[in-house]
Amino acid sequence: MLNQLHHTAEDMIRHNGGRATAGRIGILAILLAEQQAITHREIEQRLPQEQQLDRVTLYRALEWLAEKNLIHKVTSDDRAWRYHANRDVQSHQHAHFKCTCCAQVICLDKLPVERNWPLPAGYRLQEIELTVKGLCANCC
Amino acid sequence: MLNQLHHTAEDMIRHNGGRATAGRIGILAILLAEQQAITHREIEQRLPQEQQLDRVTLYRALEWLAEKNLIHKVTSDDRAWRYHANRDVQSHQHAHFKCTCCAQVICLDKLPVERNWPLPAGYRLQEIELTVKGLCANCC
DNA sequence: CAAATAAATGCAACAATGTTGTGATTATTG
DNA sequence: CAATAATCACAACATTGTTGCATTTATTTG
Repeated sequence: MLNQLHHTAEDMIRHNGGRATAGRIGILAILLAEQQAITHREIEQRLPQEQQLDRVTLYRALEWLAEKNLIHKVTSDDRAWRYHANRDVQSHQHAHFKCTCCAQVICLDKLPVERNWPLPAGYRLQEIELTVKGLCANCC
Repeated sequence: MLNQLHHTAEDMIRHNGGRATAGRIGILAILLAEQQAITHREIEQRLPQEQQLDRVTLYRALEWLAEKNLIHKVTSDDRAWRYHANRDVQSHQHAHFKCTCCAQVICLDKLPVERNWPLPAGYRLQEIELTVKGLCANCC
C-alpha cells in the first residue's frame, strides 16, 4: 500500500519535470498517506531510519512540491507550517480545522468560502485562509 | 493626543487589576493609536528611545494584555504575531486582511463570519480565524 | 555503458521569533 | 515609609526556517 503510494508519488514528481529522488518520493508518499496536515517534524519522524534527510533538504523538497502544486502549506498559530498533499489539483480552498488541545490539523475541503467579500476600496483579493479552531472528537 | 491614549490605556489596565507600569501603558497606547495589527518589532520601534523595553518584557506584557482581552493576537504566515487593540470588547471576530506585498495587516471587523459550519461529528468549534490575503491599495 | 551536466543534497553557519529561570527593581498597599 | 507581590532585565536556550557552498546523484547524451 505504501509501495503503491511511492509509485503514485514518483509519477506525480516526474510529471512535473522534477528528479525522482528517494527523498522527494518518500516525503510525498508520506503526505499522500496522511489525512491530516503534518509538520516538518512529523514528516521526519515518519521517514524510515535508513533514509533520514537533512532538515534543509526536507525544507527544500517541501518548497519544491508546493511550488509544483503537489502539496500545500497550512499556516498555523504555533508558527510551524503544516503540509498536506493536493489530491485534486484545482479545488483546494485553504479551509482547515485545528484542534486547540492536540494541535491536529485536518482539511475541511467541503467548506465553501465566498470569494466576494467587501474589501476597502483599492484592495485586491488573492487568497483566503480560513482556520476553524476547536476541539476534535478525541479531545472533546 | 498620544497623551490622551496613555490615559485611556492606564484606565484599561487598572480596570483589569494590573499594575500600571510605564511599559504596559506605553505598549497599549501604541496599539490604540494604530489602525493596523503590528508586530513585536514594530511596537519596539514606536517606543520612545528613553523607554525601550527588554524583548522578554514586551512579550510578557503583550501576553498579559491579550489575557485580559485588551488586545488580540493575529496569526500570520510569516510566523510573527501581530497585535491589535480591542476597542470594543465583545465583537471581535478575527477577520483580517494581509497584503502579500508589504505585509501590512488590517482588521476587517465588518466581515461576517458564520459560526455554524458543518464540522465532522464530535468536533466542537471554538474560534474562527480568517485571513484574506491580497494587495492593499498602496501596492496594487 | 560511460561521461557530462544540471539538479539535488548535506553541512555549517546564521537569522528571526519566542520562551524559561532567576535575581533585581518597582508599583501598590497599609 | 516599609512590606510585598508583581513586574522587569538579563542570560541562556529552544524552535523554525534560510543561505552559501562544496559534494553527490539522477538523468541525458554520445
